[in-house]
Amino acid sequence: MSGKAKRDGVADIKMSDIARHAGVSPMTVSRALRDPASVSEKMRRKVDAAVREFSYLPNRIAGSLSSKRSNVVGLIVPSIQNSLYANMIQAISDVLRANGFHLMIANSGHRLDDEEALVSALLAQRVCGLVLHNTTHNKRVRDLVAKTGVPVIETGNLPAEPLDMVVSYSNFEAARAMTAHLGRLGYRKIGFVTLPLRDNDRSEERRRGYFAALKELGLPADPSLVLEAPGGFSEGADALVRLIQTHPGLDAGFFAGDVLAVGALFECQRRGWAVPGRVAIASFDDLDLLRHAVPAVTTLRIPRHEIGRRSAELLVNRLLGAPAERVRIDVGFEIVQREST
Amino acid sequence: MSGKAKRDGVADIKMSDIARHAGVSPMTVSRALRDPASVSEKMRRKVDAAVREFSYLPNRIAGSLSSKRSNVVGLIVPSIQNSLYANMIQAISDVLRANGFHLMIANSGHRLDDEEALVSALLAQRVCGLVLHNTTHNKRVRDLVAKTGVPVIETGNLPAEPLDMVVSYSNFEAARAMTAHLGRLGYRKIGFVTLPLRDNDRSEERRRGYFAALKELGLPADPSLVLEAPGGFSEGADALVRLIQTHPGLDAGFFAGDVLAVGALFECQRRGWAVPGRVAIASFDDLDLLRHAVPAVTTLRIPRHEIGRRSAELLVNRLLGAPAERVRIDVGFEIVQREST
DNA sequence: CGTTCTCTTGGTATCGCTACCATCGTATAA
DNA sequence: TTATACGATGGTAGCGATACCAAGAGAACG
Repeated sequence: MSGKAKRDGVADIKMSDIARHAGVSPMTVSRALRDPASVSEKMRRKVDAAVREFSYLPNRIAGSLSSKRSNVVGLIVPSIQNSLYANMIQAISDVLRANGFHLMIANSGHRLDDEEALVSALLAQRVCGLVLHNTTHNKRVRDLVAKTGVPVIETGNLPAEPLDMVVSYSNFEAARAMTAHLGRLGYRKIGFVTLPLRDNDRSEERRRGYFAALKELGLPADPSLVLEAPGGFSEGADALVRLIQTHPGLDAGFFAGDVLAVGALFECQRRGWAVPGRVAIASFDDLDLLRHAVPAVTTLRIPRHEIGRRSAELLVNRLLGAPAERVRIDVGFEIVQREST
Repeated sequence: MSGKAKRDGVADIKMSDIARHAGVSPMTVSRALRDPASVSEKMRRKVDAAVREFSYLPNRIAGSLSSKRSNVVGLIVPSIQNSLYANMIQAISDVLRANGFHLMIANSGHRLDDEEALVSALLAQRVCGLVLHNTTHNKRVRDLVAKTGVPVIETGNLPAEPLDMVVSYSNFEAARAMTAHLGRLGYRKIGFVTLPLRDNDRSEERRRGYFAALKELGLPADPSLVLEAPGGFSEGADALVRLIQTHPGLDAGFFAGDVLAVGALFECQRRGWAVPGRVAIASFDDLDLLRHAVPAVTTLRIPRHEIGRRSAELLVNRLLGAPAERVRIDVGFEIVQREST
């Protein structure tokens, strides 16, 4: 653990030095810095002058220890390398920063044990709040969260038993709605391509939604119409080709994740399959790319940015004194019908 | 600043409690946790038992204050919402984590003053190292870095006067190489679309590279062939259309940034312009998307992941005791010739 | 058998800041 | 004018760990 990350004393000025040079007490410096209104104009000037003279940077580590208060929020996402999360992270980061908080980011790689290790590590750093893009957790994670009482936001799905606060949409409802939408448009043989289901309640929910819609549409639930694929362009392309080989009558493909749909679309362009003439393509998540592709791709708009913003806002409110109550925000979703279906 | 992020004493166990329950001294607990080999088997067992019994999480804030050592690295990127940075962040995060460090991320939005505020804030948090995706800085940033002596990695460009360590490629050389490549392929009227030049040495360098190559090719340097556009699909599309309107003879477009090329490619698909028949398209940065688009897009492969990895490795080595020497790593780039040119 | 050395263990003094309470001066009320 | 209150300042004691040094227990040595 940890290295010899020594920040040696080069010009290591502390508050008492500033106090001495300003001719005031350390407490006055502390106050002048944290709550300027609480000291007199005269004192403030003296302190400010000394602070500037030495470019003094208060040591927040010491501050946090002393006040038992931290201004760092921990965030765990399954993968940083994904523009969906990036949208959310940006929003979180912006809100936190506007309120004087910082963000510590880690990625779990979709592994629950890694999530546990990261939660422990972040709690050891005494983060003042956590955002988890995941709603199924280890027992130890649940225990730690309960025991420490850190405010937590869960995101990415609407769990039955949240740890604390939740901001998300329903993967089940979203997938069901899109499948139903395809049915309404007249498609009858709808393939479903999902991200890996293992340890991923979100994928699982989406698949359930797909089947639920088929049932409502009175269409047969054929498991061979469902393919599991890691995210990626090639994987989407492969999946579509395989589906069409096994089901020549396939008239639509619903790609529930990560650029799979675009991969499939490109494959159609390469093979000269008309979209939606030969096969319709629908996607999940409103990547910019989908709107600009030719043809533009029908998709589900998930308000990722809003999820991030509201998560951070809830957290900040709680940290600023709002009562600790379980909050469950469903930000919903929206079907965006475009040219590909 | 900072909120009432009080982590109240709920089950707040400290090292001395563990020590008491284990029947050893606090120092022994500390040692057993940080360097198990330094205590006897018997002690280690007692400590481990007590630690597990109470699910004790050492307080790293206190540890950092006491040891004057931190295990958090700060990272400032222009924007989190960009898969290029995401690749790098992922790599940094992985390397750091493998070595017991954590990552604090902030985004400057390409504003130097924001960068300054963030550097100050991160240094106040006493990060043990900094990674800046930017090579032009405020005076205050330069002063702070010099004064505190934090190890710093700069990335995104190869500056003439680095703050400390640099891991990057040359934007100038990359843009020049691609322009020369287009010339070699026989294109004679090459448009250049760049990201905003303001406060962005990277864009500036790329433009210089473009002009340098034109000169070498013996082609006229026509400023009206250069367009500035914020990143984005539509912006790329617009830029191409404008270029072709003003220069009907345009035979190639070099899009030096962020999905601009793909936007242009889609526009060609919409308008039925053959690529590269009517106009060739070249891009900067090897997004996955470019490889899978139809036609696949010629581009510059910048090893973003490697940049992140090596940055983090350099930082970790330094933190683990490597001598503080200026390092300048040019990771290079590669031209990837595909169907679009 | 005493001495020296090594290996473990423990005590104590910080680390740099903030909470809390005491103090002092002055404004307000009586 | 004296009593009361309030706002501004300062002193002191931690926050929870680690650094550093001292001390005790064996092992190895002559």
